[in-house]
Amino acid sequence: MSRPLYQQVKSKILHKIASLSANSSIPSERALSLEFEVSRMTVRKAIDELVDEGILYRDKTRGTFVSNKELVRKNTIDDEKENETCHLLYMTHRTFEEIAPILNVPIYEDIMRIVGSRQRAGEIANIDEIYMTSAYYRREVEDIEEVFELIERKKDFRITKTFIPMLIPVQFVNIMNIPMDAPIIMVKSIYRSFSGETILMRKTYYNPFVETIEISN
Amino acid sequence: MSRPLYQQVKSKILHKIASLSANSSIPSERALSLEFEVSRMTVRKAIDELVDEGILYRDKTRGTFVSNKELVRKNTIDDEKENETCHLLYMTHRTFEEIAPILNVPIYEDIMRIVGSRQRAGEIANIDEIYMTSAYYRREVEDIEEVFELIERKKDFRITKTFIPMLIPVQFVNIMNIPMDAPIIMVKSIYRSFSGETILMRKTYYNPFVETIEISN
DNA sequence: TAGTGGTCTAGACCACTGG
DNA sequence: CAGTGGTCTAGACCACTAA
Repeated sequence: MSRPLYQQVKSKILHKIASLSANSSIPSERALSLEFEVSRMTVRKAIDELVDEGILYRDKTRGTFVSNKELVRKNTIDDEKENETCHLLYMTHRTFEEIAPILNVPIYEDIMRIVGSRQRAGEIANIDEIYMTSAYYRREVEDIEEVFELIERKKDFRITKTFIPMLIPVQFVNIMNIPMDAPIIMVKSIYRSFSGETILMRKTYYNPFVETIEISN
Repeated sequence: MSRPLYQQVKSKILHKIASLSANSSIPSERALSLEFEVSRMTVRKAIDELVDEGILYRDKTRGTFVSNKELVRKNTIDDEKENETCHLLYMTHRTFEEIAPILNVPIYEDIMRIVGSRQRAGEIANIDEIYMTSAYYRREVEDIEEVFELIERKKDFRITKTFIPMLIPVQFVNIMNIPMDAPIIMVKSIYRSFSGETILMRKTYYNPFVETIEISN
């Protein structure tokens, strides 16, 4: 099968509402199912996803409406950013006693540490510190580029994020170019497969002067 | 109609898997639809939600499995907490020039400010600062209790959260009982109706020694 | 080859709302 | 009363995988 029908319907609806203003109503599910010549359940599945993304909202008895664009669901931690370039700062591998228990390996096991930065408009938006076992790296990864792709494949993992307030670590003061005692947020992410195997640990240090963490439902 | 069938099926599945260990497979959708005497689509809708909640996961060709309980989707900002008590610290109403534009009202409009704390095991987990127009308060709210209920009705609003790192505000140092220069996270939430009307603004100051913000997908 | 989840159809009845 | 979204059914075919 090619692209699922409901995905095509989703695109058609998106195209249809592109010029509509906020809170205007869209045709009913039955009308759309006639127009697109698909069953009502297929239209529903398409609309379900658009509602989930915050692009549409429903009213049980009145119909379906276009959301205000400002209200479209946001998630600046997970969304890919445009105008953003990744840079590898350095990488090394050795034992890390503090990290090993998190990755569920013995403390004498070799662990890879990869540090990179993300820049936007010439400024450092955040610094990423990635830890994974050298064994996993050798087995699953071809090169560094693939690690950066790996951490963006959000749907393939169960990712737990912990938000930790701290003062900027001294070793990052110069790189980020922000004051020494600036409070920042560090997000610690643990990537696990759905069956529970820990894949990697990641610490992201956000530059509050460049990037704001924003989430909506 | 009483409780939707798929919700009942969801409960039955939850009951069924309660004693299963992580990664054990559950019966196929077809088998469950026979067992519960409902259509396969109804079973699917139930499983869809359980997958969405992180309780189950699917493998396209192998079946559906029980997640490791540690991997169940978490969201400590949105989830109601047990063992938590709310306390009103103080409330007042007057004009707030900085807040008025956020609530989309003229700067001379009367705004309500409600400050409360949440305690867990005798310690202050966070402090909540809530701003809403006095007009809205008089029109929609009976008493303070209802405000605290309002901010927990997450599904009724489009809520945008911004995570801001800061040093703990001096006026909260004593209340929270944490050091003066402690870095903390303040979460600024804006509640809007789905049609775009701004309902309220809320600032939550998290005590990092009591409560950790944790989110998973 | 048998069984899985993913998609899709063409109907149906419900509760609720607005004119 | 007509129209809406919400739920539900009993089928169907697909791609893929494990035996």
